[in-house]
Amino acid sequence: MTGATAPVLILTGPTGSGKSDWAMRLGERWPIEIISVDSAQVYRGMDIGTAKPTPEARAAIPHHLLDILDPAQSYSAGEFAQDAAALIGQIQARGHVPLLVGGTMLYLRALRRGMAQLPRASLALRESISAAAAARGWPALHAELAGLDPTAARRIHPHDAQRIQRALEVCRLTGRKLSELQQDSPAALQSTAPIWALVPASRGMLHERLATRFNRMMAQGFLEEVRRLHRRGDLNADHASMRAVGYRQLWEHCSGQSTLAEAVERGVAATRQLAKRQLTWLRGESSIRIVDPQAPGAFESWSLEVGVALRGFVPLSGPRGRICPSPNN
RNA sequence: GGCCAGGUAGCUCAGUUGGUAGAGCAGCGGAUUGAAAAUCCGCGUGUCGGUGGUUCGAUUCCGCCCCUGGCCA
Repeated sequence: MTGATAPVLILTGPTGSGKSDWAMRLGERWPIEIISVDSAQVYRGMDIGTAKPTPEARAAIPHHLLDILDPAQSYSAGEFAQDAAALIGQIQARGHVPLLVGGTMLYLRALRRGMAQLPRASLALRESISAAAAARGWPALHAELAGLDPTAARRIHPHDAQRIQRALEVCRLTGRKLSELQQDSPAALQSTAPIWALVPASRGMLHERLATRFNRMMAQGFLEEVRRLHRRGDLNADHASMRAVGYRQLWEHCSGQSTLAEAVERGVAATRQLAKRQLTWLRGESSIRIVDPQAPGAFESWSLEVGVALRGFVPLSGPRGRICPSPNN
């Protein structure tokens, strides 16, 4: 079995549930490489507020898809699925274990269930659609979409600007219906990769941890990090990067729209709301193993499950040249 | 101590010419196919400070008490 291709492991969960810690601890036992599944950690210069793994962690274990974009750029679920699939192959070819870690659920779905072959976003087209919406209102554009693609229009609420815009964009770029194109969504990840989700048993305790963590970020210089981005002058509140939780609220404060105390309070609330949406997403996913990270011995039993999943995989060598233990030891 | 203004949802407040009340935010539930830490949908969760009185009926009117803020002593 020596040299057998390692299975892909996935660890997800709401923000602040401890995914990164667990991944690092697993890295002490297996030759893993981490693929970040995080739509905010892709941006350079956004370290504190995204709780990006530290340089020390990144020196100890290879991390991928961090710092790949400038905050003025934007990423997408489709690009993620492609990038992650390519990285998985490379990591396996090195004899290492790809571990996907992160809470951007759409990215995970794109990888596991596939994405349709759709055109990329067109800035020019989006601007013209936005201009039309400003003049006539989104419900009018929704009505227009209903003429082009009734199925998509039925699924999209007349107030959901973002989805109406995308659907119109795809219809105009391809001349075909978005709902038809979406029928064909080949999965990028063929294997039925085991997927674990860290879900704290107590929502209240998660909320407490999120507040504590936000305050710690503030103490670590989160505001200064946002000020630096604000001072660049080429970023604005509409950039995807500046809509990220915490960044959006501190950006508003930097623009004089709120006091610091208000910004922090709103930032903490936005973090709670993010965690809630992530939990909603997880509830709807099938074949996910839910793990309470607070339960006694939780990490150890997860580690055992990982051992089972890696049964038959014998690493050529550890990430730093050492031989990793087999799961039976 | 006196005068004034307040005490209504977790928070900030609106309101009821007397028929047990509603907004925003927070919270909860849901959707989710190239912006997803985004975007959108649904849900009001309440001894109306306490206590007596008037009344068929008081959160609303009256008395007393408690609390908060301001002004005067």
